[in-house]
Amino acid sequence: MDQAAFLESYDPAAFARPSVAVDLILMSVVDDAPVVLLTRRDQHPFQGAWALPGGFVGIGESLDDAARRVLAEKARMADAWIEQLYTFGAVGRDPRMRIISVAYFALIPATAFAAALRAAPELALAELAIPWHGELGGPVEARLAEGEPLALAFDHGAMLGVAILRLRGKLDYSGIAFALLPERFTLRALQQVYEAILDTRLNKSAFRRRMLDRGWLEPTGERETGASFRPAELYRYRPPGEAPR
Amino acid sequence: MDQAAFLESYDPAAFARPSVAVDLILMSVVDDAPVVLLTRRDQHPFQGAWALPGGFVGIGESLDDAARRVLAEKARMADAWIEQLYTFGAVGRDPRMRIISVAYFALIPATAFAAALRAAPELALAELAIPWHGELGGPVEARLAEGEPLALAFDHGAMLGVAILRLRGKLDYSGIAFALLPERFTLRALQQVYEAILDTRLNKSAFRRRMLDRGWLEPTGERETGASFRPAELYRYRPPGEAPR
DNA sequence: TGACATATATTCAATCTGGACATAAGTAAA
DNA sequence: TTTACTTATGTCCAGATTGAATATATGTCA
Repeated sequence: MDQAAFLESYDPAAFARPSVAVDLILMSVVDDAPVVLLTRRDQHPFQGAWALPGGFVGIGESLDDAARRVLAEKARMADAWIEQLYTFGAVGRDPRMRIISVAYFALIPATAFAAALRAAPELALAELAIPWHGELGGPVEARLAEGEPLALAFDHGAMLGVAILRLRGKLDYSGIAFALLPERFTLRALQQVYEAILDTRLNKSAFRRRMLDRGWLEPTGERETGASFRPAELYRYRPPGEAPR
Repeated sequence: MDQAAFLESYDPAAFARPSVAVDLILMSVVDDAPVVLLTRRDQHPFQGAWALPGGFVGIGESLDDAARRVLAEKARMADAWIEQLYTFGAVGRDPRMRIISVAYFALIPATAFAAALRAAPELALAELAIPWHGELGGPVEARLAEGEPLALAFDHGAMLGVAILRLRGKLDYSGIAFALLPERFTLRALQQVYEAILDTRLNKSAFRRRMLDRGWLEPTGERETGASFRPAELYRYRPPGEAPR
């Protein structure tokens, strides 16, 4: 029997199957720092530790649908920029049983993030501390308001690391930064998102030049209010393909 | 019962679970074109169509281990640059049952690729035709030696698209190109790999300058043989962190 | 020995980037 | 009302990077 025939006759129902879950990295940038929403576990394993919100994937539900369902159930949010990150499948990652988890991130503007935090009291905001630079990679720590690092359940620290890596990698050539900003924003706010995610300071005039030359930004003609200094122009994101007005 | 408590009491064993598989994109660059290895299906569904080699993930086997096992079983190869790509989980992607598939790619130098092709007669070499430019994305076609596009089984055309996208995205800032070259290679060979993957012509002097300035290449002092023109220096890849001799 | 093809080095102009500077336009304090 | 302060916005320039042309080097082959 050759391999193709073997594969055909192989009945996966006869073998034990892993469970499949999705875990959601609900991420935003608040006060110049990347933040995520976590829940505290009140049962073993990892009792008392902090975990990403997640859920099992239904047998008739796609992975993307499962991620959106968790977003709606856990963060009470109808929509967000959602993107599949990576699938974690080490054998012992959950001590109870074999669970393969597909990590997604959901990028949320700071205003919507605060609303989710009010609507879902079991969620806590944690600031991320990234102990490496650039695209080196590795696990990431989370802390509540400048306190000690939180204990993270399962491999969720590694999931956060992959999320930061992906974010840094895609930041400059995709529209990902705009998913973290309100519909209208200043160039300063955009630069602050870049600096929070990359954890570096950027040259101001080179940044504006590059952003404006790129052609993704449409000036609205309006200006910010409330600042005690010269108010800046508000811009809107126009994705690459869309025609100018 | 709050959500955390619900999650704890939820018994996934009581619910139907999907099967989990890995599919392998065995990729190389041969004669200035990206190529993959495919198998012809002799059973329904997609009888007669071409599929990526794959296999189910064992209950006690990590995803990476499953990918390496498929590499050994299907391509008879002990090692290769292996990287997880994306997880495909649409409900109807396999008409027989719910199968979630984790796609991996394995990058293989052209010489080892030819050896795998000889050792595994059920595999066929297919050239990729990418009907989009840059990082636009979308499905990709495969063809045998300049013929008509092959019918691809399941969502394997989309998997190939994701592989090309990832390859293009990581090409210039990671050492991924060197996984497609033998241990010693000329700058011309390196540029040909770049041009095949990106599907563009690159400026020759700018390319050499950039590659040499990067500091990843170590001249071996040897030169290529067999060319009917001035032989070029052979270089070796020295990954970023490693000290110079 | 000379034609040929590519390697390698050098040079120059165009473009991009980092950074300094000047002026503009708000609020808040004097 | 005036002045101090802070950030926005536009201009300019020097240094770095990139694209492209050119000259010379070095192998094979007719």
